[in-house]
Amino acid sequence: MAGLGAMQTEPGRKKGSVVRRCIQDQNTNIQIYRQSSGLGEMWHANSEQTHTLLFLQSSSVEVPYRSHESVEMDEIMAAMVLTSLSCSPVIQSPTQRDPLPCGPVDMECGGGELSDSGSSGCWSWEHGSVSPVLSPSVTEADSSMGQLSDERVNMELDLEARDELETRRFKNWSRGAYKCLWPGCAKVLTSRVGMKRHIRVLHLGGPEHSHREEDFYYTEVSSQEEEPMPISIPSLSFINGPWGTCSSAPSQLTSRETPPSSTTLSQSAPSSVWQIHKEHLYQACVPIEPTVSPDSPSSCDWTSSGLQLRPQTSVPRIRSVSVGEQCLQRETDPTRSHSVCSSPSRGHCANRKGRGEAKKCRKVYGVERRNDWCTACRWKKACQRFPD
DNA sequence: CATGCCGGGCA
DNA sequence: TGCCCGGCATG
Repeated sequence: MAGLGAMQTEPGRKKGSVVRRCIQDQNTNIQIYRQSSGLGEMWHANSEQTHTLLFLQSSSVEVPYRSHESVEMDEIMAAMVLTSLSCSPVIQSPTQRDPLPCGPVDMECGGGELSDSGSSGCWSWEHGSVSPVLSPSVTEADSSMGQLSDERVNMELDLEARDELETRRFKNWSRGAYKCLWPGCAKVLTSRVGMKRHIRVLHLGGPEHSHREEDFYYTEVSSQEEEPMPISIPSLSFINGPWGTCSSAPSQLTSRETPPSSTTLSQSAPSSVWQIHKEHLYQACVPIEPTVSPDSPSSCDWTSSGLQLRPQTSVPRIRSVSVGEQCLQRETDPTRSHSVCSSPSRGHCANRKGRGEAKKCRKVYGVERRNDWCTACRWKKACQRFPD
């Protein structure tokens, strides 16, 4: 699914509502839709000129829920079709998104609240804690992790491997080369301008989209040994993609309290990043970039944002980053997004952790020896020395 | 009530 | 950005 742009709304869970899923390849103008409001669906293929439309349309019978399996199946099938139809999958451009990506009720997600104040964002990350609030789609994906997840993983690995091959192919590139990080592209150009143009024209859908966004999609290939690996390739999984995170239908199957799989989080997190989470992590982390558009209330926990980092672009930004940026990037990585997008300003509500068993500085040293406390404790922040 | 720590204010 | 603290949640 690398580079497979997809935007989707929740499967038909709402009575009588028409839910649409759209997986679109911008380059080849291929769109796969599934439209359903209930029972079974059909693939609907429609092609006109350069456009190929695949529709999944269902009869309009009211069925409250559809099994996760069927939903996943559709997505997988769609992905396969797309993959086979297009050798250079591209993520759709912002302007081509489905006009009704999220239901009005998504307000609840409070996208604007993505921004975390100061270092608090990082704090909440400590100890692998995860935000309790799940974005609907993520929840769905998690809950259906069963059998299909394996297939999905395989697909991802497959594409990852392919991407790696591509990457390796250019490893011998000399200094000053710029490699396109667009999923499935891996084009290498020697001029930055050329690369930008390449990205703008080929991937972003034309010059009109050139708001410096190109920077996100290429990296400089400086030397052989330190070729930056495209981070978060798995994030391109259209299933966990940002398009599905915060902007899903309101009526959820799963409760928002469902804890995200922490294992996923810890396993996928780059070790280097986690190493930062030592005593002064809160000083190392960069707060989430609050670029959430005010009119996209969905929130969640972007879920991290990223999720919703840029509602306009459903593409996880990949870009060569500095160490400092890794933190940010991690948060913007959709695959982990569900752990980030807590809505901080929503009172203390949900993401307040229960008190852990571990003794904290306060207990260990006592108030008298406050100077011995870790910095965090002194600041009344989550203890770094004795994490839960 | 003690503790943990979020969120916000201040310099 | 570092630091501090009010105030809330939890046990």
